Amino acid sequence: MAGIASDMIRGNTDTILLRFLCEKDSYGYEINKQILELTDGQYGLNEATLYTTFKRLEKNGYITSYWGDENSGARRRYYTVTEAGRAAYAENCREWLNARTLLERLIKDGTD
Amino acid sequence: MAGIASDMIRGNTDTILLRFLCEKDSYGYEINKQILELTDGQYGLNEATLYTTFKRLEKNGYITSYWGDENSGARRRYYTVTEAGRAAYAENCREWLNARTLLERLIKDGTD
DNA sequence: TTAGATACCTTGACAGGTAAGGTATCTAGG
DNA sequence: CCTAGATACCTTACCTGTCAAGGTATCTAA
Repeated sequence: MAGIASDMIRGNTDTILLRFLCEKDSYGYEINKQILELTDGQYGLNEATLYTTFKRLEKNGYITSYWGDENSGARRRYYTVTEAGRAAYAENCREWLNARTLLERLIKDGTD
Repeated sequence: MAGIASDMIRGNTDTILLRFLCEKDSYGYEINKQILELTDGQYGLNEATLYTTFKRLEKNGYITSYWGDENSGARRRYYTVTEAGRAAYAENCREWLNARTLLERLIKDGTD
């Protein structure tokens, strides 16, 4: 089986992370758990992908980060979406809708 | 601007080419023109992508190829989809529908 | 004290896509 | 005749995002 839908979701990981951060500040592990819940365990980000994506988003000015002040448990790095990040999220959503339309035309539907 | 939807379509190029070949034998240039028509010029495969994809499909046993016998104009390499190719197309379509559902949940809709 | 969960991070490799180059044939215009 | 443009195919070197595999550290429960 290997990577269910992984190559099809590529190019949307930024958008997915931004989506959750648009709702509230969060950290990697939590977001990934939410992704797993929303997809009934069908999809989750590889940790390496998760953290490189955060890095990329931060480098692009779409998010900022700070260390949480947990007094118990493992330390957490929280992320906050910026205004540029919200704009990028909206733009990515538009692009996704467009890509979806195009793919629907191109792929047709070969399911029986 | 650069690549509109290019990274979102990655992982679907095989499926797109198979779709056209499921309808009839065809060759690279023609398929790419059909893609451009269907998308109102919004999307077309890079030539390098086009031909490496054909190679991959042939290596995987999803298509076979033969030289057309044009008596005028540039030579054309035609491709034929195999039974395995049709099965792969159907399976890819199912995966696409699934990925689309997951993405719809994950991305929500941040368009205004 | 040990196992498991939480939580983060880095490295090296890989696959698919792309830019930029190339070849060859035919047609239309000057 | 020559040139420009369309048709049609191909290769190379590079870039990017993903992933497997490793690592660190803390807390909780058995």
